[in-house]
Amino acid sequence: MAKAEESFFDKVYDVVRLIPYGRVTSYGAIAKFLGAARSARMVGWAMNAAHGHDDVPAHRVVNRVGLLTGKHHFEGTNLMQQLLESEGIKIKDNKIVKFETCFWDPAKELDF
DNA sequence: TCAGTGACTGACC
DNA sequence: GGGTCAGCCACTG
Repeated sequence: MAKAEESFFDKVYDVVRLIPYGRVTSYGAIAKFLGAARSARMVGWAMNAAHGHDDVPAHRVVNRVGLLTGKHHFEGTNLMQQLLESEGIKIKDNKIVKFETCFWDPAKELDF
């Protein structure tokens, strides 16, 4: 039902939806943006629940080194990689090429 | 209620 | 320079 405050998960989804095309971010960046940098695991856990949200591009969320740690949770073996490559992001050895260039920091881009 | 798990990160050795 | 350990919070059994 309608809640006055959004849950931690909903906040994560909101940030993930704000990720622009061809960009990626890290769990820690989202966690830090939400004020819970030490709860990066919660972001990953939220992504697990994000499967029920088609509007949440969870494939744009990777770990701090640009490694597709969550690809194993996607259907298929390289669905996550294909989705990223479809956006112009190159993947090599399950890792994002030029991750620093494609990296999108919500706390920075949103100038919070 | 307690304990285990998890798509991470930072610090320590 | 690379591997290991602990912390963090939420959900499930």
